Amino acid sequence: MAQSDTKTKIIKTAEELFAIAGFHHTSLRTITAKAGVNLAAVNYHFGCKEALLEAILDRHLLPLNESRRRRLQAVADEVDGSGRPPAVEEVLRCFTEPTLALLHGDQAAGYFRMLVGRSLSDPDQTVRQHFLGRIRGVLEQLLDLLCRALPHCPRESVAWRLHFALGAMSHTLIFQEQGPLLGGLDKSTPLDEVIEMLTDFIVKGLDR
Amino acid sequence: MAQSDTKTKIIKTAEELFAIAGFHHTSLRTITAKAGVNLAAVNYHFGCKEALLEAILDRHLLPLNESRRRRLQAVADEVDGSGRPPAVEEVLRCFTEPTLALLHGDQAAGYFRMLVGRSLSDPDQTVRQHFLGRIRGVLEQLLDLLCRALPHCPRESVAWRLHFALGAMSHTLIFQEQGPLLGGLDKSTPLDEVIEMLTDFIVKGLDR
DNA sequence: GTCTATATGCCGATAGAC
DNA sequence: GTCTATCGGCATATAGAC
Repeated sequence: MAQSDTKTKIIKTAEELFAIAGFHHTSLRTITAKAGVNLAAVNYHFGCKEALLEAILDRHLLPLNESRRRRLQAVADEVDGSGRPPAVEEVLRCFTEPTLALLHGDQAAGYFRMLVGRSLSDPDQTVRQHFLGRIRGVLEQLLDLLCRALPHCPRESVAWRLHFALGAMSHTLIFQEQGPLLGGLDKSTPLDEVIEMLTDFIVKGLDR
Repeated sequence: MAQSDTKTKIIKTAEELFAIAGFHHTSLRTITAKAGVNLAAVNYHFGCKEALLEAILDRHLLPLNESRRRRLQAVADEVDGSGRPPAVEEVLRCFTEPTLALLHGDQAAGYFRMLVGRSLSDPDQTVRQHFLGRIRGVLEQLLDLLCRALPHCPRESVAWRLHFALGAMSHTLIFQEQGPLLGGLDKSTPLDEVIEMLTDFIVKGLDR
């Protein structure tokens, strides 16, 4: 199919460029040139630049969030049954591990992970909204379950800690495929190990 | 002085707009219109848009980093004298508390703090470089001292934890004067309290 | 020093031939 | 479905009058 081929090439190329340089800093001309398709093809297949971003976000974020939602629900059900609060780490992994699964599923998923980190802190509100609108539900679900893991801790405090944790995650995703900030950092550390260290860091911060 | 007045108005206005909407998403036309000065004044006083950003960064970052550097050095000297490793929290506060002092010194400093957070994760590499080039030295100094506070922990691990911590800080600064991500978050929480919670979160993550 | 007017270029989006 | 050509807009930067 010639249509799907062009459409896919545009999506994959845009995913990479948006992730590296950001949405506004990447022009349709750059995307189509690199993808080897015609400039007008973007508007033909997607309507406008913003709709292209939405298509990219949907492609991975919908299944990712569905997976997160299922795992969070499973833990919630378990808690309802046993009456015992879950461990913070168990709850957190419901959210983070599906991202890791994404790593092994698709070769180019690294760019998407960068894009996720970027979207969360994008200077443009519109870009943030497109992303947040697709993830807010899961975040609330995560917060609810974290509160049950920390029953002695006021919801307000848990929310702030989760806020800090999201910052650490976002930052890590952004700089994973890119130059590190600090001299001592080994860029070649496998993502699995980085996420283990990150999880450890966050669990310690969330707990107690 | 008519010159300084115009120059200052441009800097203050640009600081606010860059912080809220990002460097590339803010045009010189928007800045000069809001500042009530002529469009050409920017190029007259600063040369180009990028030099304006550098002037803004320098204005607060130079004294801020000097203050951080002095405090870090004081702790390092103390450790050299006593031979006892410093506490992680003590080291961290050398870095964060000068930012807090900045809060009380200047009315419009809130925008600068947002800009700091934004600069660290800006999609454009040039913007990041301008910022990182001004802070890299202090970060290395901070990392060195953290390693002395965690003598049993390999430098590589400390560096990663500091990396995560910077993400949490950056994220917090960005969203402080802006809508929060989570429903449960109270936007009106005073910055002092937020920073205390953030410090607590980070110290727990860095420690052990 | 400050203004108006403009040079020059890239952007997203579209019209219309094939 | 894919192309070329182009529109209209906004960007940075500057030239030159006052």
